[in-house]
Order: sequence, then structure tokens, then C-alpha cells
Amino acid sequence: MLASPAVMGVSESEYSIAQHSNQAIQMALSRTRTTASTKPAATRSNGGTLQAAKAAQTRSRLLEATVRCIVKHGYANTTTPRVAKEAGLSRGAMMHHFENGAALIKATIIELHEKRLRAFRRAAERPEEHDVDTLVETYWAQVQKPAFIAFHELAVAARTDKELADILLPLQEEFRDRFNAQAHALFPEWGDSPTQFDLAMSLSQTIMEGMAIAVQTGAMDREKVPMMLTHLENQIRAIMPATARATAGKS
Amino acid sequence: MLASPAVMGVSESEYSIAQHSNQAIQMALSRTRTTASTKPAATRSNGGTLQAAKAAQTRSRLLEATVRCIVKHGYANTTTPRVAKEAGLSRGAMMHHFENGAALIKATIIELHEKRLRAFRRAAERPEEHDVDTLVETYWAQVQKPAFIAFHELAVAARTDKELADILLPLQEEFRDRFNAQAHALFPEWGDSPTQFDLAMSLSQTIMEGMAIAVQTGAMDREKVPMMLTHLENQIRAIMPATARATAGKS
DNA sequence: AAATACAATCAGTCATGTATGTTTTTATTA
DNA sequence: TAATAAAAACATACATGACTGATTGTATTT
Repeated sequence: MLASPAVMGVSESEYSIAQHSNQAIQMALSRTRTTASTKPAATRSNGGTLQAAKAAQTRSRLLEATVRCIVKHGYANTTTPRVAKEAGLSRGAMMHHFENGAALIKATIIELHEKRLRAFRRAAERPEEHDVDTLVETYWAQVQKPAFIAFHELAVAARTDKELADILLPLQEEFRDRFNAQAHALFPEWGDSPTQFDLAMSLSQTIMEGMAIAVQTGAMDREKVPMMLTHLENQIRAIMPATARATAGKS
Repeated sequence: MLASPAVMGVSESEYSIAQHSNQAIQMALSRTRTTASTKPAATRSNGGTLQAAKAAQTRSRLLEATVRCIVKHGYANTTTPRVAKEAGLSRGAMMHHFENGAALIKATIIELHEKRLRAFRRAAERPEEHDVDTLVETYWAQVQKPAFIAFHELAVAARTDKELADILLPLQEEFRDRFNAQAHALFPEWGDSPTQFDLAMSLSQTIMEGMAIAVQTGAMDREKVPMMLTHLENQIRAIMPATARATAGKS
């Protein structure tokens, strides 16, 4: 709706730059290739052949470019030419790896989803940082990263885009479930208080995700964040069952 | 990006229906006109002339249609032909009232902004309903209405759209200020506890707005809403200064 | 040589802004 | 007061630019 044509049109020179950087990447890849033949397992993760490795790398570059585009320009302005440019590839080459835009988006969503779950798992694998404060700050850091921003951008778009919703909603449900499972593993002490646990989890997610969006969209001042996080931490400790308070609480 | 061309094309018949309903409205307006000449102040709110009333009505129809489009199809798919169709008007007629898409969006934002503030003021003007529970439920009802959904849709789009941001961000700041002023008027008892007041306000907005978005986008189950609202209400009462607890609290 | 990665080009569709008609309302005056 | 010119509301048509999917062509790998 509100997009001035002059701004939309990308200059020819910019395209050339992209093409140029593309060639640079190609050269770098060629060099990698010659050395890679001696250690196949490292780069040849997929089919074992060189082309497969190249394809996998290009695919991954495209997915990363898609996420960058969504974060920088929004989902609506993430067009196939733009992603190709961002990846330093021609659109034709891109269409070779993903038969259409929908395929690219779908692959990106799945990749994003797994990225978020991996990040969450890594956080869980640090038993020395299982106190409430650290976990809150860790999740707060997460919701400010590109993966979450892109995910929210997609979630908003999916509200009015059935095709997107069909891909995204099942994944969101899976994320919620796995998120909950991880959280249970993190806090075995809450096992006998499922209601409180549920409240603490919902509260954490709502406040931190809501705040991240509010700050991103200018609905809230950044200055209020520390106050809110501190309050949330205290709240979680207050909700916590007395048995757990000794192990995970600090206050 | 992900929009199948077949779905995008709107059938001819739908357009005809819009045209027809348009004529119906015109006829209704004509009838109003003959009677309106006896009581000019009612319908001729603007310049006093009949055309002015007609223009105002059409303008308002266009703004409402824009909001409906944003809510139904998302900001990105809110195109000028779509809005015109939704309003039952030709695109040319629409361009007569708003010289371009930007003007329409800007007017819509201002209208939305004032609508939200009016709704908030109405809530404030009921001294009999100034207890915490009622206020929370009132605001919760607000953030589920089209005005808030559209506003969020615009806020997300503005993150990556400078032109939109230039219109929206100043208005958002104004909204925050007016919102705060209204809230102060609502709770004079908190006057001597600005820090607590700030926390209670931020908490309320973050939780309810965040939850509304989360529910809308499928990130959260609707079932968890009552639990969260109850908790928020209790929280506000806990944060409240002791002097106020007697008047506005229910415990 | 067959297949795969990649590039370039084309036709179709849609949105945007603008220019040009048509009808209705308002103002003016005979 | 009836006729009419000016203005405003509304409709239609056109030119431009962008994205999409598809086709065709080239170089590299197997």
C-alpha cells in the first residue's frame, strides 16, 4: 500500500555489486572444494558428493538471506529478487533450489523453528545457570535476536495468510510443547505444582515476548525493561513452591 | 512473497455486489437529504452544505473500510483497489477524497488513534467501575477489538517501513502520554507512588497487549487468559499503595 | 554425456498514480 | 422561481513498474 515506487526500484549498480560478491563467494568455495576432497565428512555432509555440498551451502545461504530480509524489510517486502540479491545469487539459481517462493518460506520457517529450539536446548544444558535470574535474562536475550523477530513477523503475516498459517501454526504448537518439556526438565522441583508452573511459564513468555515486540515497534520505552524483568524474576520466585525456592531462588 | 495469484484475483461478481450496495447507500442518503434540509445541524456537521455531509460520510466509510481491510487481510494486502471495493466505491472516487495511498493510511492512523483514546476516556468516565478487576477486563476487551489489531498490524509494518514509521511513531508517543494522563486521572490515589504506578501500568499493558497478540497469532492458548488476568489483577493490588487499597482494591 | 548449479529473459498479473469522462449538487442570475 | 454555469462527487481508462512463475541457455561437476 504505502511504498513509493522510487524507493522500491533497486539501482542497477547495487545489483552488480551483489553479482560481484557472488563471484567472490564462488571463488572462495572453489578453494574450499580442492581442500575439501581430502576431508569429505566435514563439508560433504549431505550426499557425500561435491555438488551436494555446494547445493547444501547455497541452500543454507538462501535461508539465511531470507531471514535477514524478513528482519530488515519485513515479511511483505521479502520478495524473491530481494532474497536472491541478498544471497548474492541470481533469481534463476534460487528457483533451482526452491521451486517457488512458498517452498523457500516453508524451508525458512522450519530452519528458524529448529534454530529457536536449539538455542533453547543449549540454555538448558548449563546446569550452573539454572537460577531464575539467569534464565530470565537468557530468554530475554533470545527474544531480541533475529530468529524471534523473524518468527513474529511471520506469525503476524500468518494471521491473514492461510497458506502461511498452515505451515506456521503446527510448528508453533510444537514449539510450545517442546518449550514446556524443556522447562519441566529445567525445574524438576515444580513437578508437583503444575498450576503454578503453568502460570510462571505463561507469565514469562507473555511478558518477555510482549515486551520485545513492544520495544521493537516503538510501543514501549526501552528504559522500562529492567524494571519489568526484575519484577518478573521476583514474581517467578513468589509463585515457586516452597520446596523449590531453596534450590533455584536467590531472593 | 507467498500469495498465490489465483487467490488474489477477486471475482467480478463480488465487485458488482459492492457497486450495488453503494447505490443503495446513495439512495438512502438521498432520502436523508430531503428530510435533512429541515434539520441541518444533524447531518450537515461539517461545512453545512449537503456535499460536505456526503463527503464526510464517504471519507468515514473509506477509513472504516481501511481498518476492516487491515484486520482481515493485513496491512501488506491492504491495497487501494481493495479498500475501494470494501467501501463500495470506485478507486477514482477514493482518490478524489485521498490523493494517494499514504494520505489514506495517515488519516486512518489518526482516526484509529483517536478511537482508542475515546474508548479509554469512556472507560474512565465511569466512576462506579474504577475497581481493578473491571478496569483490567475493560482494557482486555479493548485490545481484542479491531482498533488494536489494526494498530498492531501497522506498528509491525512500520518497523521496516520508514514512511509509515514517520507517521506512526509520533502518534504512538502521543498515545502513550495521553494514556498515562488518563490513567493518572483514574487513580489519583497512586499520585504519591509514581514508581509503583509506572510498574503497574507497564505490567498491565505488556501483559494484556502481549497476550492479545499472542492469542491472535496462535502463540498462546486462549484457555490461559483467565488465569493470567486474575494474576495480573492480584499483582496490581499488591503493587498498589496501602492508602489506595481500601478504595480500589477488592483483594 | 548426463546431470547439476547457475544465469538471463519473457509473459502474465497486480498495484500505483494520473488523466479524463459523467453525474449530481451548489450558486447564480434572468 | 426556473434555467444554467461552476464545482464537487464519482467512475473509467491508461501508463508505469514490480513481482511471479516458466523457459531457455551456459558452465561446472560427475
